[in-house]
Amino acid sequence: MSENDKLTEERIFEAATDVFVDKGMDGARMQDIASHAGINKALLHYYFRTKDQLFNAVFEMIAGRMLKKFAPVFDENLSLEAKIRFFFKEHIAFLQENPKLPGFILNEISRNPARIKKLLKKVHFESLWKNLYEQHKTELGKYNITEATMPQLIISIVSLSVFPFAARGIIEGILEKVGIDFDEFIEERKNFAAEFVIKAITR
Amino acid sequence: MSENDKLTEERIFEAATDVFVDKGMDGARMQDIASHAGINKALLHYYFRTKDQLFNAVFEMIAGRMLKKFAPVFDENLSLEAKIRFFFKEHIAFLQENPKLPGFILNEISRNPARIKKLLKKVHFESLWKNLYEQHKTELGKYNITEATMPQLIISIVSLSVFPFAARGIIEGILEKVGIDFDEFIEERKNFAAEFVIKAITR
DNA sequence: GTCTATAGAAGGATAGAC
DNA sequence: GTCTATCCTTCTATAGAC
Repeated sequence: MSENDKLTEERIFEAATDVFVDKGMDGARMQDIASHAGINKALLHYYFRTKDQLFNAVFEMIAGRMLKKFAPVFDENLSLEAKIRFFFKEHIAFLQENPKLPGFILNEISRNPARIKKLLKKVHFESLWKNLYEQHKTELGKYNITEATMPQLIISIVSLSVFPFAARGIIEGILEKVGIDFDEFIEERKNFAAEFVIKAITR
Repeated sequence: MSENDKLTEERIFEAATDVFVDKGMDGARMQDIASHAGINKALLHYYFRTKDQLFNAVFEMIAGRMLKKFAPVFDENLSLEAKIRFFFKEHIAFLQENPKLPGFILNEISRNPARIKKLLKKVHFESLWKNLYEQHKTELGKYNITEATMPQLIISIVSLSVFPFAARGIIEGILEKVGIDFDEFIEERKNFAAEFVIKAITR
């Protein structure tokens, strides 16, 4: 199926996704989106009425996709260590495919925190980490991880995976001075982060 | 010294800092900055010519302040463990005072990676972590941290400190559902993150 | 140095023909 | 459904009086 065969609405949506992710809500221009989609501004408004509605459609799709990437990993029937390795491998691989998503989502949410609330209703993080805790209670208990520190642990894990992408501009600049390629660094990170966390919580 | 006694240029600069950090370069409005400073738009242009120049002045000041917060900690004459504890205590305390800086800097750099290069020239990260490695070679060597993995380690440490602030909107939303206050969470984090890293690299 | 007024450009959104 | 033309608002930036 060629670009031209796609439904116009779909083409607009994809163009809008590209431009919004690249420039952010404030920096994006309707003309730019129209050009990317190969149509004119009027047609954007015909399909999505306002810039705000178009942005919301794009944002909900992206944030939903991002959030859904977290949960399933923890449902696998694996040991705690294997889950951690699996998470970093899978999640970083996803971010390698979508390196701009973290910065985009983080920024848009900080500019408008209300956006996240609707989305969070659908994802149940409490039960996610409550389940994780219950399943590995004995292992975790041995190493002083309690249910109360689960949020700290989960957010630490996510930090290690997401932050390098959100801070890519800075990290790339620093690594460049030492002759390390960002992509290499990320590839290494899948293992480094997993072993780092495993050592931190199981020894 | 009252607000009115301050030099106009300084008042403009402070107002611009507030507005830019809050809204970002694209979202900030010259009129908004003028109002915050208690003057009119024309005077902004008189002092800083263009929005771009005003933004650059603000950005360099902020990013410089942020970067400088990293290095000195590692110069202290302390054991490796003590340095790590000291870093998280000091750095998170700084971010508690300036919670919006991470999101602002991360976003503006990703929109314009060239901005960082000028700044990075002044800070020598390689020598920073090379020194750190040399000083604690024996301790680190015992636990499989080599000079080659120092970047992974340093960036992991920074992630654990900075990410919760950059992702505040999301984290606050999640913690809210479990009845945890963000400020409490951050206060706890000074210790949690330090012990987490220490366990990861010394056992 | 500081102000008011306004130029000039760009952006979002709509009207109306096809 | 798609286009051209255009309206209206907002924004950066400048001119010019004081």
